[in-house]
Amino acid sequence: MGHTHTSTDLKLAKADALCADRGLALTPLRKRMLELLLEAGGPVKAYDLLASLKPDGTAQPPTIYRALDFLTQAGLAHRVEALNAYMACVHGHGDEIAELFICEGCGKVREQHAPALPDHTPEGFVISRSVLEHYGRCAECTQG
Amino acid sequence: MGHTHTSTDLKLAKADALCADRGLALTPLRKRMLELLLEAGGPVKAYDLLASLKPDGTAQPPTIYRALDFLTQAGLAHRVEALNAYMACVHGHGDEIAELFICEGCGKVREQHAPALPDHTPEGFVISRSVLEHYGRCAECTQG
DNA sequence: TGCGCGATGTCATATTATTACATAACACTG
DNA sequence: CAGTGTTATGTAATAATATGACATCGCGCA
Repeated sequence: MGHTHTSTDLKLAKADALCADRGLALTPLRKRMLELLLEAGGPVKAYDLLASLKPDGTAQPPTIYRALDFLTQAGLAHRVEALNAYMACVHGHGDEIAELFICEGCGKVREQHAPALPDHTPEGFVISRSVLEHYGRCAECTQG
Repeated sequence: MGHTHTSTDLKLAKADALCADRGLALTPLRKRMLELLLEAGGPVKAYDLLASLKPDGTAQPPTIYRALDFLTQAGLAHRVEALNAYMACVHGHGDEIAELFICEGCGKVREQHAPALPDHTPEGFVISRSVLEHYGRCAECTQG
């Protein structure tokens, strides 16, 4: 063991660095939340996170919602709108936007980058945030 | 008067026709819900619809959620995921997908069609539903 | 030390949505 | 017409998701 966490640890270290760079405080709580998201490896519901955080049930909703706000603002996590769920963001988007392909069979999410400007943005419309989510079945889950 | 409703009436008639074509039952309740959405002219919250439907407060949530399910399935309405809201669909999409540009200033939504297949769909991924929502400010609301 | 400020803890409540079961409406079959 | 299946609607309860408001803590700094 130790091995199973290597990739998570790596990503946490990257997150640390990114926050340091930008003057953001990746506090123990926030880091722990990110760790939970990374370990899950996919979308997680807020209240499930809450339960993981304090299995005894003593943690309150604002605790996670605040941490999730921070992580999403910092670009370290995404909210999956149509699932009411949250997932760690592995990429670190620059000016680009996350485009999610969510398999309804296995639950796995593939994340890609989309260009910041869609093809047919209305004249004069200034985009501040985009939600791009595709639901369906991945290659493995379409067999049969 | 009479005039203000013409466009709504027209769209309701179109919806009638579309449902008839496809063997779907656009019942009075469902039609009324669509009418409310059309009159709103933009995204509406489920519980606001509920209140409009029966201002005396006697309508129960399942009433609207069922009607909204029907309308969205029939392609007569969209759910705006990141707003938890619903809006009438004016287009009638064929194989194409709705792409929404939502102004956070005035609340107006511009609906366009996007191609059914995004540029970089993962190999073998079969899309059944896409959520494409862009938040920002429309031309009018960026002045000043 | 004392103050300011961001982060967290805690309680209460708001908002959004579903489950489960009862009733009604209506078509079909015998 | 009675009986039966099917779809739509009514109704009560509750689940799931999210926010507001205020207290407290910890830490940097005047």
